[in-house]
Amino acid sequence: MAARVNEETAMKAGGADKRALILDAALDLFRHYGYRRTSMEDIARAANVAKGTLYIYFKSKDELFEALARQLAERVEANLKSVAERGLGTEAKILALLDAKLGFMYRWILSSPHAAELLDSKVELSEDIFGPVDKSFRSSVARALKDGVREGELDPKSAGLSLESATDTLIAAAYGAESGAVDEADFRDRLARIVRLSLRGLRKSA
Amino acid sequence: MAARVNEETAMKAGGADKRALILDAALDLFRHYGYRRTSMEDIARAANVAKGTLYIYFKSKDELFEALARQLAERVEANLKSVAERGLGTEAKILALLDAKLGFMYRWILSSPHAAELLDSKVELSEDIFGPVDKSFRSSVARALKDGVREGELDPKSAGLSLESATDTLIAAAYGAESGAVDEADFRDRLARIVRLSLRGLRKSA
Amino acid sequence: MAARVNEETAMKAGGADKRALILDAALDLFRHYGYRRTSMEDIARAANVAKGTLYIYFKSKDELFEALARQLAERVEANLKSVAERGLGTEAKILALLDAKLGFMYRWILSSPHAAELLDSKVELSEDIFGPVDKSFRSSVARALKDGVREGELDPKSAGLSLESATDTLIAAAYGAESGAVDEADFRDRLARIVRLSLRGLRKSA
Amino acid sequence: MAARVNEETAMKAGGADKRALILDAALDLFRHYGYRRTSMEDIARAANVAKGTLYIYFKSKDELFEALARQLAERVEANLKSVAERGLGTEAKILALLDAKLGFMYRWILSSPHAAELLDSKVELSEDIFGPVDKSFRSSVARALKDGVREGELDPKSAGLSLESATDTLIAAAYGAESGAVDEADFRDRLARIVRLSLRGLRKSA
DNA sequence: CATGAATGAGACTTCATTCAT
DNA sequence: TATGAATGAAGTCTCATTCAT
Repeated sequence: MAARVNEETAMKAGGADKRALILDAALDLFRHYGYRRTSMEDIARAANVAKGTLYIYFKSKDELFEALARQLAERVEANLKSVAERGLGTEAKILALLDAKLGFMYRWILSSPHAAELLDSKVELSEDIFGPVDKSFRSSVARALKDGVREGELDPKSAGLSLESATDTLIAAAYGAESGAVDEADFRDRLARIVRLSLRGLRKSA
Repeated sequence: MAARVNEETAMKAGGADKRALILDAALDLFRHYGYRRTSMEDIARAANVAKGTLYIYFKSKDELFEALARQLAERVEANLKSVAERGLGTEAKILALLDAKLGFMYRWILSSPHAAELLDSKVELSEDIFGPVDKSFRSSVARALKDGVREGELDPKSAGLSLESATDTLIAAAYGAESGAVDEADFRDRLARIVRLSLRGLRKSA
Repeated sequence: MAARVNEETAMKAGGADKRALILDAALDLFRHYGYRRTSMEDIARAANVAKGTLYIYFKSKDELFEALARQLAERVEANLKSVAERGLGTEAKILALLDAKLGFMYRWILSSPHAAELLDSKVELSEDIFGPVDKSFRSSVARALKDGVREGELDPKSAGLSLESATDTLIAAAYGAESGAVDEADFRDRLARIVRLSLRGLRKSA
Repeated sequence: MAARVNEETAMKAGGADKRALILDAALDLFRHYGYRRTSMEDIARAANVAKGTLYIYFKSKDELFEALARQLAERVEANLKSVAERGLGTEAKILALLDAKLGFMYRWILSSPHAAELLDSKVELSEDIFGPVDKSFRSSVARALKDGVREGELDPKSAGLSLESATDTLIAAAYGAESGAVDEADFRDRLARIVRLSLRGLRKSA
């Protein structure tokens, strides 16, 4: 009976958005085993569908991956917008922006033992998909820094950096938070410390 | 007879360190095409040996890669030692240490379009090989920071960080220099700016 | 209700002879792309029906092809009958008979770049379906030759052939008209020349 | 013992010209089952090699087929040359030329139940490979007819045909010999009769 | 040691056919 | 009847690894 209900639930879910089911299964496997070591057969099995079914929803393995990347990019974009809308102080806003992008990616991809390969798999592809997100991300951070300067809190010049340069340096440093993080909490700690240190470096000198 | 001499010459030139020849060819190909897209056939051709010969020097493709990693680790280790021996000021020494590790890796691996995959290929493996190097690298940086504190130049406490924590944060931030670097010069610029900014953040507050 | 009416209209228009629609679409695709390169999906799309619908009218792809062949055979049979009924001279009648069979097939199949594969697809099948047609075709040609002999126009004996043998030889030679024809006009020219030459060869020697 | 010898023989043969072994096996299978119904696995099994071995000698299934076609074309070309060198009378020479091309192809390909598909498989390809052969074949036949005219034996004009046209018609008619032939002897009979009839049609009228 | 032909598991993809709706 | 999502067998091709010479 319960089984019957479950079956029906599965059926309803499977019929409607089997696509999402496949993407979930694929992300999971890609994260655990990497792109190339995950076969379409594996994905099909994990998603409880036949191999051929994958090709109804995605033209090829590459396109499946692309769809995954696109999904990720969309969520990051949404996160960034939501952060921008909240009224936050300079450091808090910058931290939130960095977390909106890096933290999200960390949770989805980077925490995987095969993150590197995933990101590497299709560099050109990633450029297309993540390029726009990166652009809007960078301009959000730049705006936040500018606000900090306007409010007299920050002064890149005294550190010998232009606003542009300061933005890039801050973002670059933040990327480092992923380097040796063991879990998400660790990642957040690292990110927070890097931001604190960097912003401290950007403060007006006495 | 003449043939015999030629053979011996060949042996001395290529036979003795054919291993090195193979490693060179492999690194080159891995950097250009990635681990999985480089076949043993490719490596053999590039090293001017037969496919079977590769298996005389390396038990498998994975072991060949491991040997490459080990070679890299040894050179980084040597670099670090040489930096420690030079008498440098705090910021200069820290920058030199970071460059000794990150810069060297950048030149060898990260500048490749397939860096990610290379590093990913064998994470566990990397742990074994790069773990010791990382440890000595970290302690070198920590010592340099400690020196800076002793000389009154730096004060992690005023940034709310312990010496340990400051070391980790600095290193993490430095890793970010690789994130979007387009070439080695760009990488060095990024690294220098990150270090400057971070050390500025670690200065004694007025 | 209105929907109901529409449905019925659709049924009258497409439902009644959806079978014919499918056959038309299939022949078109087979001619252009060949049997194996035409998928059931392609046929369904071209016929504006769902894939499953094909299997309501035809048990399998092979049976669909068989139905096509049967249709073709019926039309050839009809053509032959109509030629026999017309009162034509020997050469004209023979040419008309050959055109009724070969010309018709040329227009339908052989002019396709994938004729060979189509004819090959089911040789055994073709035997069943085209066997009777071939038989009646051959006897029509034989009768025409016989008439020519009776009228003193032809004399297979002087060419060293029996009537039977002459019939077979003539038909075989005519088949050659298809060999390198580039279009229907070319085919007809070839056929006419072959017939003229062959009948000339069957004339009474002086 | 005998087995042992056979094995060694096989080994010697296999090492030297496994390529030929594969081609033989492939031709055999293609003739019996057609191009598309013959899998690379089938060919490998028939040639007693592993699947991968096929790809050492041929880049793809298509290239394997192309090699087969090329081999065939070469042999036909050689046959034509050998016929031209023999001093034969008009009819005998023409028959020999037609047999050198059509007969040879018949033995190799056309006698197969899947001849049509084989020839169809790669029409463009065949054009490249058989085009030159066809050209030299046609010019040989044309020359033979011309000789017949010079010797006063033939007179295409009286049949309303130019030499060119007569050549094409003769060749086309000859192609028809393949149409319903059941075996090689039958094919030769048909060809002989078609040639006799056609040449009779080209004779000088009294 | 060196060679390179041979192997065969395994990857991606297609498509005729089925079946619940 | 009609639909079209789902199936899964089968096909082509790659490549790390072995082994007889």
